[in-house]
Amino acid sequence: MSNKSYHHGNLRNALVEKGIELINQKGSEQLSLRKVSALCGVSQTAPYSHFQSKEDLLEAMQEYVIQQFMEVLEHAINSCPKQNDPDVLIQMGKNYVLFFINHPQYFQFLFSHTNIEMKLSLDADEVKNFPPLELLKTIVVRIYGEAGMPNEKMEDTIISLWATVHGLAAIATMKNVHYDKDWEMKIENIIRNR
Amino acid sequence: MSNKSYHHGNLRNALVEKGIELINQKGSEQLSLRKVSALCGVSQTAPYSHFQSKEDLLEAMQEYVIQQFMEVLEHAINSCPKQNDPDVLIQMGKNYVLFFINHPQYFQFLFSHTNIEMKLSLDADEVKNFPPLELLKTIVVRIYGEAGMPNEKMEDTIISLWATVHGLAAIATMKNVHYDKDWEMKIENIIRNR
DNA sequence: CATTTAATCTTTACAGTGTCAAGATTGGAA
DNA sequence: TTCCAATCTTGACACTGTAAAGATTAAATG
Repeated sequence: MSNKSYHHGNLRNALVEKGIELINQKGSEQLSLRKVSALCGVSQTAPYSHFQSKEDLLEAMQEYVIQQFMEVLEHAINSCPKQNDPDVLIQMGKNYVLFFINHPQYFQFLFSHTNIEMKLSLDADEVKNFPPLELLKTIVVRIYGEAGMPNEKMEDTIISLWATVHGLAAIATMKNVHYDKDWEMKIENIIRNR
Repeated sequence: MSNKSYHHGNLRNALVEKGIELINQKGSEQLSLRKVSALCGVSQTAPYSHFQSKEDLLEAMQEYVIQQFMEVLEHAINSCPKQNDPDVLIQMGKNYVLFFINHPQYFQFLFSHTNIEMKLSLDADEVKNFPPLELLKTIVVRIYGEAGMPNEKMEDTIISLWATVHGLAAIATMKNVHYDKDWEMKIENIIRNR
């Protein structure tokens, strides 16, 4: 609690937040345990009381970022007047891409060290999954499942949409990408005409 | 030339090739200058006679991989009976994804450290570009340009196709992705119905 | 052929990294 | 009040990229 005590009091959260700050500023390659420790005013090995490795801290940071990501996606969904309209998917996809355009460092960070289990098929939830993908599956089933679309076709829809927006995010966050038109409308058109 | 001489004789190429071997086996995060040097039977700092930094070696390795990549793409194109048929794009896209499925470590390696300049718009070639994207642009112009499609629509086609196949490659090369169906046909369907 | 030169490689060294082992501090339970 | 378990520090180790200085040798020069 106090500023100069031996015990930090909230180190676990501080490490996660300062780590994310560092990534936003310098990129994920510049992140080191010792830098994050220094930012928290704590010794090099202090993180090992809360995380058993650097990888472990990175996973906690990823969960934090994914939570922000999920809020953006859910906000896009909830802003749609009709919840079972295909336009929900468009808005969701648009915000998928915009999230990474607004936080360019997050894309590399999330999808390079990630060990998150991914199960593309709709059945079999025994695997701990990537929450945004889970959400996408839910929405697709909500929109097309009740309309009688067969599972296999829904799976294709999921992968197709996911691949498009994920690819757009990858391209948009590449270093030195020059694209001078207004992205937002362009993205929407591409997703819509997918 | 000789095996035990002070001078290696072909160190530059050896570093590139052993480095790529290392990436294929252990992944790009496990690559270090010292390991590559050891694999070439040479001291830690020997690479600095041929590359001015680790990043510089990585760029040379990337060029090497991109060359292999280009051969796969060009082979797909040349295998098509009609060169101005839209099916050329489908085959090219399919091989784009399959290349990274066959070399899972290459995706992270190529697109995480890369500093390659990317210019999405069709005009203005003043920027040194990403060769596969250049090729895609050429093919799209060949197929649709002569048919009178406006530039802006061609650009949308390029980004849309690129995003789809790039996203598919990203997803397919994620760790722990479980997808038990036959990818090859699925990929083709998704690209075709894009 | 002899000699110089420039390219190539080695040795040594240093700061930065993740992480282990041992010990210091301290808040809260007994 | 005492004790303990959680938390943090100090010190050390192997590994990393790379700078500086010197050794070796292929190739150019005379």
